[in-house]
Formats: sequence, C-alpha cells, structure tokens
Amino acid sequence: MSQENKKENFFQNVYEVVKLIPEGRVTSYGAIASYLGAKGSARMVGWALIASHPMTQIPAHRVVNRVGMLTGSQHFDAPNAMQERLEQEGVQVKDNQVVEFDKLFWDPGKELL
DNA sequence: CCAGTGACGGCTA
DNA sequence: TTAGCCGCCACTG
Repeated sequence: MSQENKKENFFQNVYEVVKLIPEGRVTSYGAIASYLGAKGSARMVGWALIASHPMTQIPAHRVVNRVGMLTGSQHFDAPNAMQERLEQEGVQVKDNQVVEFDKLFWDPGKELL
C-alpha cells in the first residue's frame, strides 16, 4: 500500500462522514479529524473539503470550525452561499457564525458510535 | 531543497 | 477572561 493510497482513503473518509451529517446539523473539522484518527490535524480535513469542491454532493457547508464560524464560506462559489445554504436547512447564521452551534453540533464519534 | 501558507485546535501568558 | 503562539500535514512558490 503506497502512502498516496492512504491519503486518498483519508479524503474519502472525510466525504463519507460529511455526507452522513443530518440536515439542520453542523460539525467541526477537529471532530471529523479525531473520528478518523487524525487527531490534531484538523487542517487536513479542511484541505479535504477543498478537494470536495467538484463533488457538490458533499454538504461541506455543514462543516465549520470549533466556534461555529463559517470560515470556509470564502471558498464557495459565492461568499454567502454557505450561509444561505445553512439558513435554507433551518440553521440560523449570524455574521458568518452559526447560532446555537452548541445545540446543532453533530459529533460523528458520538452519534455514529 | 527550503520557506511560507492554510476551510483548525489546543495550550500558555 | 481574552489574546496570542505553536503544532499538524499537505501543497505551492
């Protein structure tokens, strides 16, 4: 098994988890990273989401940082696409920040376990 | 090959 | 409590 293959596996893992996020719910990069065993490497999760751009099936808009801030909104087609999408699903967003993030937080290592 | 950057997170002052 | 620094890992210049 080459290391390149392992990297691909990690990316696929991220996509699988993100696709499992229920509507109206959100999670953080660190939570996904920890669930995948890449604890501490939340940046890799973010990089995987960037690579998920061509994959519109991936609800990357449901993934935010640990404070619930839509830091990745700038990477979408439009700077407000992420916020619009979240509000469309019932997630209230204020100033690029998820409202009641603590209640809407979805932990893969807890819900999927 | 070396240095800088980035959809982050945790620790220390 | 709030603000700032360092650490992870991969990619670009």
